[in-house]
Amino acid sequence: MAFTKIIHRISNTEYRIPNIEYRISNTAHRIPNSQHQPTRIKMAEEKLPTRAENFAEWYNQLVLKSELADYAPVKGCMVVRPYGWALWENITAALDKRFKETGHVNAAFPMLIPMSFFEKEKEHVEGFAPELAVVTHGGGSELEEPLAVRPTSETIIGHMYSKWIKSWRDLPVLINQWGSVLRWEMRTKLFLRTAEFYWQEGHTAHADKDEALEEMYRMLDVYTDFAVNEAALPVLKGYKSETERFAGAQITTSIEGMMQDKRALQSATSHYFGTNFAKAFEIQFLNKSNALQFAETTSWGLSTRIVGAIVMTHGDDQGLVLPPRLAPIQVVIVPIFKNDDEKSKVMEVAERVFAELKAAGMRVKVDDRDNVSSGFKFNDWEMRGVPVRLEVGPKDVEKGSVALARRDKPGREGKSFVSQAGLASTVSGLLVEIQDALLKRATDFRDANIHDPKSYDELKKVLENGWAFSWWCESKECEAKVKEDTKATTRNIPLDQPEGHGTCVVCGKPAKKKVYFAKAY
RNA sequence: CGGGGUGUGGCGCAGUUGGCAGCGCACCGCGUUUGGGACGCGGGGGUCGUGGGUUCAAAUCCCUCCACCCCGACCA
Repeated sequence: MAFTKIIHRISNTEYRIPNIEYRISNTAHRIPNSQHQPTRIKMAEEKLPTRAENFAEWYNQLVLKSELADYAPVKGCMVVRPYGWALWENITAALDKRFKETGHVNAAFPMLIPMSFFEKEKEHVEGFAPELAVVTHGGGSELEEPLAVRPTSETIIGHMYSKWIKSWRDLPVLINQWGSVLRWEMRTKLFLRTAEFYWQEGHTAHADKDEALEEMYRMLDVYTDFAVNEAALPVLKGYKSETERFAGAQITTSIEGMMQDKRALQSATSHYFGTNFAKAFEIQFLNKSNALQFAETTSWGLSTRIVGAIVMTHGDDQGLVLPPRLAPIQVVIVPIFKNDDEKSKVMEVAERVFAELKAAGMRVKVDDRDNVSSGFKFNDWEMRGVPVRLEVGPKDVEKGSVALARRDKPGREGKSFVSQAGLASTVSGLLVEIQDALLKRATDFRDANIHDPKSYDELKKVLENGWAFSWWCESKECEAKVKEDTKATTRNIPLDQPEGHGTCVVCGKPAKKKVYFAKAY
């Protein structure tokens, strides 16, 4: 990228900032006595490639055109745009509520970590060394000790916990942090893998193993509950294999989702560290018997990657399809008119409907742009995944009706005409229906694409276009062979296993556990 | 780091005997439009990735460097 081009890009960005007026109606459709301009939204142009044509390109263009995110001038970094951030805020709100309900508190730890901290836990340093970004200079001179930009915070938090934890009375410590981390990545993709990403990382310390394990499972359940009930993502929870485990963990659990291209996406993780980090950072306390003891620690995280999961699970060839519970805008009202006379009548109804839905707690927006046609607006809001579109035209004013279009069923099938009377309950009912329909559709798709191959040859065939749920002897050799032959990896081993045992689909030896194999992001 | 490719207005591109740098979209203004991606007229915007060379003359020919994209080894 030439220097002049960068300048252009930067200055263009600056130029457009005042023009981007993204607002959700929770803040109000019109703010009286404020000097804000009429709502202006950058238009989503052109059509997307279809998912069948080119899934990767469909995803890239969709994320850009729906204005979830844009590329930053630094390779591998993304800018989360207001619409994408509004979605993320709804995600964080739903999770944060659950964290608080399970007894956690939020705090903030520094972004810069002394390099020496990473060397204290052997596996941790081996796992993260290749992805570290390191600060070597500050204030114009070279630093005595280089500082790593955090790729995750186990080390710095371990250091602080050793200062804070002295007695069994100090435990448990249940802290969560919302922030971003940086991992140097070779190949990046918006939301799914960027150098810097936003996330939440919980770090807890406990007096004994059972309590720490309970915490790990509890948070995995929190993620599952969030994914299923808020994001409508039918995730599968289980244990990671030794090779797929977090660097430094004794047990790693995850939730895994199936995208529409049938690749797996790890959507959140929850780890049990035993006393690994406690020993590395000397997190010790006096127990009730006055004996010095190492604490048991856990960590668990969910990142902006979940936005990618939502896009790739629910999106269609028209654009995003957002689950109503997380959608920044749940209902968009499109007024339709030919002249000023019609406009005033239509707008009166539109504003009244807006107020009713808003009062009923829905996130609503009136699209009163007058420089684009209504047909354009339909496509535009479909691109952005708004669950319900409500059209108000002159005919509706006469008949006391509105047109309702549900995003999960494009075209005529999803469109109906309903009375203005009782509209708030009609629409809120429809939002619930859409939420349920998205979960059901994704669950059916997932179940239809998980297979149970009877032989290794069949396994290889199945993994070309789906997942396998197979008996596995848990050896690294068999896992590596599958990866070598098919590029698929073990995703996780379900917590709840079927009865009995079988034979490993790879080597034929006795196997106690069934595992999901899939190609993963 | 290996293999392949591309650099020309914001985006996508055209530009061969070397001779005034163009088109579509987007953007700005005015008017007509608006129930599934409207149209007309008028505008603004580019040291052709960088540095050098050849030439009366370079986006175009030669060399240097740089950046980005795609494919392989690491990863929430």
